[in-house]
Amino acid sequence: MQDRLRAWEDDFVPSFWSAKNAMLQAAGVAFERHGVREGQQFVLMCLWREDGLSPGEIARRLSLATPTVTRTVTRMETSGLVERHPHPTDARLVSVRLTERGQGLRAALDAEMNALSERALRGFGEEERRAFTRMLDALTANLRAER
Amino acid sequence: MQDRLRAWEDDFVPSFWSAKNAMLQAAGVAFERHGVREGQQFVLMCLWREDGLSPGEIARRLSLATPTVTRTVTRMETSGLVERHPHPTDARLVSVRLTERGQGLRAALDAEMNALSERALRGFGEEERRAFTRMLDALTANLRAER
DNA sequence: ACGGAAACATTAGTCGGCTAACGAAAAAGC
DNA sequence: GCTTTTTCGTTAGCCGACTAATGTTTCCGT
Repeated sequence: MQDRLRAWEDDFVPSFWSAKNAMLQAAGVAFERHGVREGQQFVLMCLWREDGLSPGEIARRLSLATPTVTRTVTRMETSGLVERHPHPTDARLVSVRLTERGQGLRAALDAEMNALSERALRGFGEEERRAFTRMLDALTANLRAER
Repeated sequence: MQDRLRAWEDDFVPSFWSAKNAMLQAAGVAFERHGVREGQQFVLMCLWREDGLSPGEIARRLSLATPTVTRTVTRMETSGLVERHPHPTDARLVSVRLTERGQGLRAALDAEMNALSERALRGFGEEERRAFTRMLDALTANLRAER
C-alpha cells in the first residue's frame, strides 16, 4: 500500500499502520513454533521479571485492559505456559505463576525477539535504532498523556 | 510498561508494541464518532482514490488477507458506507462502491487523521517526522521482503 | 471442445485488542 | 457492626488480523 495511499499531507498514519500489520504477522510467525501466540510473550516477560503477578497488575504494567489479560492467561493456561493460584491473603486476587515450560521458554523467546528486531531494523545504524525506539516511546507517551 | 520491560538488549519490540496499542486505541476513539471503525478508513481511502474496486484488489493494495477485507466490507455495508455490486464482465469479481455517506465522510476523516498524526507526533520536528515515517516504511519493506 | 488449473469471494474458526455488565471480596465510612 | 464504596476478576460481545477450506467462475492447454 505504501505508494498508493499518499492522499494526506501527512502520510504517517498509513505508514504506521502498514508497519504495525507487518510486525504483527512477522511476530506471529516467529513465535508460533514455540507454541506462543503474539502478545503472550509480553505476559511471559512480566512473569519472568516477577512471577505470581495478578491479571490486573499485568494489565497495568502492559497498559492493557484487564479482560484482555484474563483471556490471554486462560489460553496460556490451556497451553501449559502458566497456572492460576489463589492469593494467600486477598481472595479477590489471582496469582498467575509460570509453569516449567513457561520458564524454560525464556531463552528461546529472547532469541526470537532479537532476531525479529534484527530483521525489522536491517539497514538501520546504531544511532538510528536508538532514535527510532525513542520516537516510538515518545509517540506512546503523547497518546497516553492527553486522555 | 515502558520502564519495566527492558530485559532485552534491544528493547525495540516492546516499544513498538506499546506504540501500536496506543495508536489503535487513539484511532478507535477518533473514528468511532463518525461511525467508522479503526481499519475501515483505509478501505475508504482506497475507494476514494478509485471506486468500485474488488475485495481482492483492496486487500492487495492494503497488504491485507482477502477474508479480512471481505468481512470488513460486510460490516461497512451494514453501516451504510459501501455497497456490493456484481462486476459487469467477470462474475467472479465483486465491485465495492461507496455510498453517498461513504463519500461524504472524506473531509471529516481526513481532518481526524491529521489530528491523530498531530497528537501522536507532538514535539516532533519536521525533519524528525519525515525520518520517522521513512523508518516505518523501511521496517515494512524489510519484513515483507524476506517471506 | 473440454477438462484441469488458476483466480476470486466467501465461510468458519483462532487470537488479540476493546467496552460494558456482573458478582464477589476487601476497604472505608458512619 | 453494618452499609456503602472501591477493587478485582470474569463473562459476553464487538472488531480487526490471520489461516484453512469451499464453491464459483474464468482461463489455459491439449
